Amino acid sequence: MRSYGQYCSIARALDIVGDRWTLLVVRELMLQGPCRFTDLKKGLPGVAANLLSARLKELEAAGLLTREDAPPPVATALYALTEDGRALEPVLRALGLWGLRFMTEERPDDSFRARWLAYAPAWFTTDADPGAPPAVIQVVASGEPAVIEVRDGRIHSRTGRVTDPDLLLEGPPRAVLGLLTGVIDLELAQGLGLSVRGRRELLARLRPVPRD
Amino acid sequence: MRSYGQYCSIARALDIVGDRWTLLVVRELMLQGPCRFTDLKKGLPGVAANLLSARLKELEAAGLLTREDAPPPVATALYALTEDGRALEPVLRALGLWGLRFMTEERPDDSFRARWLAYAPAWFTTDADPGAPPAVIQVVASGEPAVIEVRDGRIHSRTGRVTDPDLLLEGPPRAVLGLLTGVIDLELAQGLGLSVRGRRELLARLRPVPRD
DNA sequence: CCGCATCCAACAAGATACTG
DNA sequence: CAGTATCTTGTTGGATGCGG
Repeated sequence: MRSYGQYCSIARALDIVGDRWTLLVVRELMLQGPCRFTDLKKGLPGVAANLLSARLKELEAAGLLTREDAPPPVATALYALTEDGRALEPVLRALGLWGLRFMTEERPDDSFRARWLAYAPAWFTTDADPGAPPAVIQVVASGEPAVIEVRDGRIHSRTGRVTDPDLLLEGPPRAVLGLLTGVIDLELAQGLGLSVRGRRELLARLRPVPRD
Repeated sequence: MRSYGQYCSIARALDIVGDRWTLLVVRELMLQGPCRFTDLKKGLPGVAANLLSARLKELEAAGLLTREDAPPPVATALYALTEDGRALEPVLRALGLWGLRFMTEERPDDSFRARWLAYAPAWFTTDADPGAPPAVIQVVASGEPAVIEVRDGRIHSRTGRVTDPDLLLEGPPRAVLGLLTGVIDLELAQGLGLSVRGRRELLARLRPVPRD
C-alpha cells in the first residue's frame, strides 16, 4: 500500500495494516493460531490466492508474522503471528465490538465460520456470576459447532463439540450471535429460528461489555 | 468498497471503515470536531478532493456522519460525526497505540499537524501523580503549537498556545512525541534536537499506558 | 493436494483541470 | 469555497497453470 505520508501513529498503523484483507489475515492467525496457507485460505473465503500470498509476504516483511517450515508431521510452511502481530488484538477487539451493531442486518449470502462467532462472547461478554460453578454451552450455527465455557469468572470459547453440555443453542448465526452478545433476547432469537435445550438461565451469566 | 461477505463483526466493521482514507477522515472529525470540507482537506494532506468527497458521501450513507448547512456565520456545509461515528474512538485509540511502535522511524517527507501529536499524551498516558497541582506544558513541534494540561489526574490536550506554561518543549515531532509517550528519554530527545525550558520534572507525571 | 506465479478484465485511487 | 469531471495509473478478484 502507498503510505499516507503522515507523522501520526494512526496513519502509520494503517500504512501497515490498512490494506484490504490484511486485518482479516491477522484475525485468522489470532483465532486459529499458527496455520498453513490453505487453512488461511479456507478461513478467508473470497480472497484470491495471489493476494493472500502477497499479504503474507508484506506481513512477514513488516515483522507481524513469521513463516516457518514445520517439522515432518506437517511438512509444510506454517504462518504464525509475532509479538507485534499479536499486539493487534486490541485493534481487532475494538473493531469487532464496534462492528457488532451491524450484525443484525441480514445478508443471506455472507459466508460463515464458527470461529467468527466463537470470539464474540469471549471478547465482548463477561461472567455476570463469577462465583457460580463452571458451565459449558454448545453452540451450533449454520451447522458449525463451537463451545463456550463459563469458568473462573471468564468466558472461553473454541470451535468443536463437547459431550453433555449444560445448554445447547442451535440456529442461524444471526440468532445465535445476537443472543450470545445480548443484542437480542431469547424470545426474539427463537423467532429467528433458534432452538434451545438445557439450562437457559445460563444465558444471564453472559453480560455484554459496555459499548462506551 | 466491495463487501468481504463474511458474517463476522470485524469484517462488517471493515466493510464500512476499511476503505483507504476512511478512518483518517473519522480521525480528523474526532480531533477537530465538526468542520468544513476544506478543513478536512487540510487535515488530510495527500487526499484527492474527489476521493474525500466520495468518502464523505459513503460515511453519511453509513450513518457515521451528518452533513448540515451551518448557520450564517459559517454559511457552508459542516460535517460532524454521529454517535456511531464517535463510537469509533476505541478503534482509533487501539490503532494509534499500536502504531506508536513505528513512530521512531524517521521519514523526513511525512507531513505533520499539531493535532496528530496532541492526541497521543491524552490517549496514551495517564497522570502518575493525580494529587499534584495542575500543570501546563506548551509543545511546539515542527513549528506547530499544542498545549498539554495535566489536571484532575488526567491529561488533556489541544492545539494552540498558552502564556506562561510550566514547561516548554520545542523540537522535531519525533523528539517531542517520543518524549511525551515515554518511548525515548529526555537525553535522547535532546539528542534529536529537542529544546526544553521550565519544570522538566513534570515529564515524570506522564505515565505511558500499558501496551499489553 | 500445497503454495504459490501468471494473466486479464473490472474497479478503485491519484492527479489535474474545471465549474457554480 | 466546495466540490465535480476526466484521465491515467495501480490494485483486486478470479481463473488457470505448474512444480514439489
